[in-house]
Amino acid sequence: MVYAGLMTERGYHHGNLRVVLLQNAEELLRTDGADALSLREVARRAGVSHGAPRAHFIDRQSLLNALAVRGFERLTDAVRAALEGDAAFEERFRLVARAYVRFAVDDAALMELMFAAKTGDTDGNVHEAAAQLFHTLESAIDSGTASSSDSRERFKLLFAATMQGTASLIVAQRVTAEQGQRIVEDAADVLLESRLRAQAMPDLRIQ
Amino acid sequence: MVYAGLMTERGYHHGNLRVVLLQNAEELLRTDGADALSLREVARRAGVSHGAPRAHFIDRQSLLNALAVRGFERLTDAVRAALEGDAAFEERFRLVARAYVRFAVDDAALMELMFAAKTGDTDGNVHEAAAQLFHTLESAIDSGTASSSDSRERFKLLFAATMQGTASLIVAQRVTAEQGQRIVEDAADVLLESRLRAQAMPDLRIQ
DNA sequence: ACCTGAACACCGTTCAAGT
DNA sequence: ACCTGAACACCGTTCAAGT
Repeated sequence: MVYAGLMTERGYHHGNLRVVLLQNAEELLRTDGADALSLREVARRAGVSHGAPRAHFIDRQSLLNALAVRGFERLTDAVRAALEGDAAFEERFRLVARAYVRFAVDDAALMELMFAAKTGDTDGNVHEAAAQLFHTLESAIDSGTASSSDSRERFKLLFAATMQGTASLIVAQRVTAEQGQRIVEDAADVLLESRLRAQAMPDLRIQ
Repeated sequence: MVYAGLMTERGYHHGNLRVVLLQNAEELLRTDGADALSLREVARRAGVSHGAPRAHFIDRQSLLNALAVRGFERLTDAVRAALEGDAAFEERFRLVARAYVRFAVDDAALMELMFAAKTGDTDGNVHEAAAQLFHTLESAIDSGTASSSDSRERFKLLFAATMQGTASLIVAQRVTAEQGQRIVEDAADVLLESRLRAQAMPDLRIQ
């Protein structure tokens, strides 16, 4: 049913196998976690032999990297969606923060994969997808007029770190979901009222 | 029958194997990463058969959990060390923040293991070791006089999240070490100057 | 009590062979 | 160009047997 449109009568995927593999891998990641995500199981679910994925992913890490890229793209989209509309800066800022943390909660295993240490070195695509996310976060801050690009960069990084940490604590189940929600709001408060924020966006009056 | 012969002649560990396995595992984790950490390799390095670890760790996850517990204990010690001495609150706060992030940088793979999503449910020991860390962080904040325990709890969680996020970005190599250092300082500034901090510790004058 | 070593199922990876 | 299936090395886990 999943592959209905992708298959021909012979059951071959004709170039769509890559997409099918990724979908199955994402599903497997969500339901059973990263440890259960084996190339052979993904191939099995796609109805192909265990050697078939090799034409699309040279090894397991390559598949994981592709998943991370998709994750960053989806998170970037979620942040972008939060930025749409004509809400004031402060409100948009909070919407972005909530979207970020919500993504981490809904897709904990994927989020963990995206920020796993090893993906960094190997694959340039992962790095670029992550850069895209950071760039979008930056545009969430670029609503005021020009200012020191240094303090703006620092504010952006601190914002990312704070959201990332909140997400991490929730994902690692070190805090409850309710506590997580409150951390997001407190974090937004603290960041918005900070001197660093005022320095980065001097034209914006908060509160 | 006596087992004296086993203990003396042939290099048996007679009760120390558990410790030796943990040391080898920690070393392996640091040098080659979590993926390379197999029970069989750890056993090999300890000079025992691949079945030997079973007497001390029921499965691989159990060994990983034990590593996480040791990691939390070491991080707790590092935080405690930063709290010693008679520095003023603000300075101690910064020392703790730096110690936290330094630990994450020096032992990235271990840090990742400690905050991995899966360890949460399974092992109560990991949860308790993490709670000990949080408790120590709390005592870093308990220097002022009494106040709303609610705002103090919130400040503590936000502090933990911020440090955790900074560490996460560095470990995931999404920022450079220099950027990481600056995020820590900015984070400390922002937290210390925040109204939430003032609410949690009303008797403290910062700046 | 602690450890050995065979056994089993599962994996990642490689590669010649098929279509 | 894309996929199959055998082959190989490595693993986690189990367990009867040894000391």
